[in-house]
Amino acid sequence: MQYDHKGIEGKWQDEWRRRGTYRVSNDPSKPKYYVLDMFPYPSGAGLHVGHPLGYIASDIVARYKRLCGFNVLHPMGYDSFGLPAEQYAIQTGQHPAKTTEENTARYRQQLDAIGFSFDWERQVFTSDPSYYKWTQWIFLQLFDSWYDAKADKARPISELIACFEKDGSTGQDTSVLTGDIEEFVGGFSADEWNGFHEGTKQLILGHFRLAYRSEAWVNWCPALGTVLANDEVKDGVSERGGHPVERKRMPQWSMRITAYAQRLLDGLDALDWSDSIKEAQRNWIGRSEGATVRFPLGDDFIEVFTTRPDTLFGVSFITLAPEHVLVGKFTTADHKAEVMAYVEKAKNRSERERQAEVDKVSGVFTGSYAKHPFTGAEVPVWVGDYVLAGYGTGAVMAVPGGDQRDWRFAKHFGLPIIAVTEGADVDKEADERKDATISSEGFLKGLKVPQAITRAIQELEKLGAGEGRINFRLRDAAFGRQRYWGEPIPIYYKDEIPYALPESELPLKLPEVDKFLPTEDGEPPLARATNWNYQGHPLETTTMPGWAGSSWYFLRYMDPHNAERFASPEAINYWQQIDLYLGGSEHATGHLLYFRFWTKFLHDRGWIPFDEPAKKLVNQGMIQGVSRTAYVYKLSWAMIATTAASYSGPTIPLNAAPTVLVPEEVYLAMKEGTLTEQQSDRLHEIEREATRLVKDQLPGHAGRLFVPGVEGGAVAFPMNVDIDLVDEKGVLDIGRFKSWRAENATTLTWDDSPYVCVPFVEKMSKSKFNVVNPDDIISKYGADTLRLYEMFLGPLEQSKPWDTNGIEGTFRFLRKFWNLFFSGDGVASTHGVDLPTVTNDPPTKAELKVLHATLKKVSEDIEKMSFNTSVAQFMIAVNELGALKCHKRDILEPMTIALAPFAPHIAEELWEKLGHAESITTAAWPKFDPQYLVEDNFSYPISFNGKTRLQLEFPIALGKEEVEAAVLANPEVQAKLEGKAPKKVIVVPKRIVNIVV
RNA sequence: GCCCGGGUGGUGGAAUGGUAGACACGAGGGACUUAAAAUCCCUUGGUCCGCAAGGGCCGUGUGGGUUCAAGUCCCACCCCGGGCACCA
Repeated sequence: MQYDHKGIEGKWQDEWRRRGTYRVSNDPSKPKYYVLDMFPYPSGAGLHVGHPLGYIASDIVARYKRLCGFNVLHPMGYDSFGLPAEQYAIQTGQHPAKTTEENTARYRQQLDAIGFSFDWERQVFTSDPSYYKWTQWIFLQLFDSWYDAKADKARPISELIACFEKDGSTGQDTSVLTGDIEEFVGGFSADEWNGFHEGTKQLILGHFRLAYRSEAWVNWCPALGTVLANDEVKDGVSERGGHPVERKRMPQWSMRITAYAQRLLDGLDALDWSDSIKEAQRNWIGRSEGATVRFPLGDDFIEVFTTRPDTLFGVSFITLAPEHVLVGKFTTADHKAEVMAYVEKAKNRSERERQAEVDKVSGVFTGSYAKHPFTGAEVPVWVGDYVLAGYGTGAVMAVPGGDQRDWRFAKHFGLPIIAVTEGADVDKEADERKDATISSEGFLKGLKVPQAITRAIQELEKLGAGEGRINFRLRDAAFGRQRYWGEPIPIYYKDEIPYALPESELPLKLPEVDKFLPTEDGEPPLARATNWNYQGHPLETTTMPGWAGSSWYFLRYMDPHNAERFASPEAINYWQQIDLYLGGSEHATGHLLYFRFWTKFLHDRGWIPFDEPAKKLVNQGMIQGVSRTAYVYKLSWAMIATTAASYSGPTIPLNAAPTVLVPEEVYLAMKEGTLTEQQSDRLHEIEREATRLVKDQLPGHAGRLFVPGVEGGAVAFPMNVDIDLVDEKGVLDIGRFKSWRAENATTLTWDDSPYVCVPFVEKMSKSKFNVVNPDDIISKYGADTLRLYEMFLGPLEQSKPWDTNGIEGTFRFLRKFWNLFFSGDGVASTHGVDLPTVTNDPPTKAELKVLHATLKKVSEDIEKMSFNTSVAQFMIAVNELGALKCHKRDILEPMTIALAPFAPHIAEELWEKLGHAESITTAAWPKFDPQYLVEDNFSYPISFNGKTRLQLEFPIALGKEEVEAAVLANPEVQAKLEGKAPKKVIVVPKRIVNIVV
């Protein structure tokens, strides 16, 4: 009987669905295990072979844990709000809900074909009102909360109001400086508070709420009509769509994640996450200790943050960010025009741009001088775009002697450079050493840096000119989006003051609009909706960002259909944290930080009993594509006579110009200008040939032709060719290449030999024509083979290129495994089932050893998530059992269970054929028994000075001395020693013998 | 510049400080077959000596070091990938 993957896989996928094999109940009688994959965004392109990598790994763990007796939650759903669907909607007029539904249907089909054990009854969509009702509800909880720095947790805003009513306020706690330049809220008494207008009260409360509206610097993208988060902007353009982005200050809903900065940092220590992710989060949070220093200027002052208050005596100027609120005030009349022009230019450049141009120093003097708090010296105030508005106070005290950026600025503008440390050569560069001794004049002179820092802070505090301060790089998260396809924010405005929509009004459903574009006057798309108001009060028109729905979805899976609560306390108490979370490392600082933030918040408010969402996190590596390059020469033979600019003769479009495929060495020679005479001759020959061809197509033209877009002196250029047009060896199918794209319709080759496209590894992407579709693999080899092969490719965490050629190995393995049950010699059948080969004979010692070695290795490897080595072990086992001609039930049955997590379909089929009525998923994981692995003898490698020379077998029971004696007595060893006495003999039992001579 | 990974055959990769290259692909040879497919067997890091059996030397990015023994540990450096960044 042949292994028929198609029949088996189709049968079991249907059967599992019919039986509800993967349905999970919240069963408190069993220990739980929660395995979660990161939420996929259902893109229109469907899955490629890289996507399921993590899902296969998590599915193996889920199935393994289930066999080990755990109640396993392994759900899947979709992060189905998002910009691509909206952009597609704008282009085509189709409702994003429709395309999203189509895309998720396609994803589902592809996922089902791989045979995952997801409980689809728990599937969630972030765009489903029954889901986003609770996203909105959480938003309202955030709006209704403030962060109590003393208790170090979020509390209901009503408790803050009670404090104000009773004791008033002394203003904001300033011991921690967050990334945003927040407006200072002064203190007030209880009487004053009670006398405030409603509007004033709400305004003040807004400074404390965890979800709040304020003026904030945002990345405004005019083309999308929306604001983007920092991590959604790449290289000054929107990550999705590639539109330009500019910095703009506008009213914006924000999340006070900065309140959690320290806890987000501290929490990392206890998490079993990869070091690189933890490190990325630490860098993102960016805690630094230092001091704020106030430099008086007239009746005001400039506050700076510095990590090096020890260098205060080296301050020779102050630089403000162009966006700094005080720039206008401190600029003197005679400098106004120049400063304003500079500010205008600088602040409209993206942050990325400003940071990228390290060499270009720019800045302008304001005309003002601040007073040095220690020396009283006049310190000039400059504006420079190397200072960022969003970090610290948006102003720096410049110490060119101790900071390279300040040094460069000082050099450029001829400002004084004061040496601050002993041994510094400030003519060459700043001295940034943190173990130096301070040398600048003043009371810090002679102190080491750390002592000087402490002393400087003491002096600042004594003078009231500053204080020790902790600064975080982390900024509050922009939460509003000027777009349609997201959760509406449940806020309405009464007299311009935001109020929470009552819970009973949730979900606030996304309204229908005529167009998915911003309105003519720049309002978000929701402003197009009719009756977009609550009891006559206008509703908020921005929507939530992508990360809102994905910040709490792991909780919804626990109780996905609950209409009364986001999830019941029983379900939450049972499932608790995610035991294993799998996903790509690109989410290191976006999703994973917000996800932790919301979890901590929900914990603070008593909704959930834990404050970290995922105990263990594993990042799967990327599966890269292997692209194929052809070197294409588009003829511009006009170049011979003329240049592009001066040519005025007939032209043909680039698309119509013949394509010449040149071999790599010719391409390189063209590029280097090292064409041999032969190659040159051949090139001219082809050019003549191509000219003839084109002239036939364009009758009436005489002489040379010019192809616009191809400059004179053109060389060939590399071009990605669809990997479908190329065979395993890289040979291009010229016929199909010609019909692949119109511009290649006329293609000439260098010679008659097959044209080989050079392979190279890069990201797998539709645009690079290197996508391998899992559906194709499955139809040829089956899902079980695909699953095994993806795991076999290499360590899960590492990136590796996909090479379909290697898949034969895992396919052969499955066939060999199958053939252990069906070798076809017609041996007695068991249980009357169609299993001609399987016998009930008692297994031999050798067979038991193979089985238990495999069980041991595979169990350990799954725990370590080392799946490539477990697949290798299965292959070894099958090869050995094949050699032993083992067809025994007592061996094959446990082997089948062990294989089931990796290749569930074939395992299920064989399990059934072995006579079991229940699914193999209900079996018990076979425990390995060390007694079968005990060896009597060990073959010792005998090495001389560490180099292995021969093998000698001794009983394991033999002691060190006995082994040594036996080794030295051996004639071969004696021969090697040539009569000399060894200096030393090292015997490591069951390992090695090393003879030092 | 900083932080995190990683450099091992033609390829993907394996290796608690203890026989480097498991397993698989590819390649070469053979068996079966009219043939092909499928399957099975053998060889396969480099190099040198030998008719052969067999043996020598080199070999895990580079250079040092620790050790009886180093892919693995330490120091310095080079290269590749990813992340962060005029972060005060």
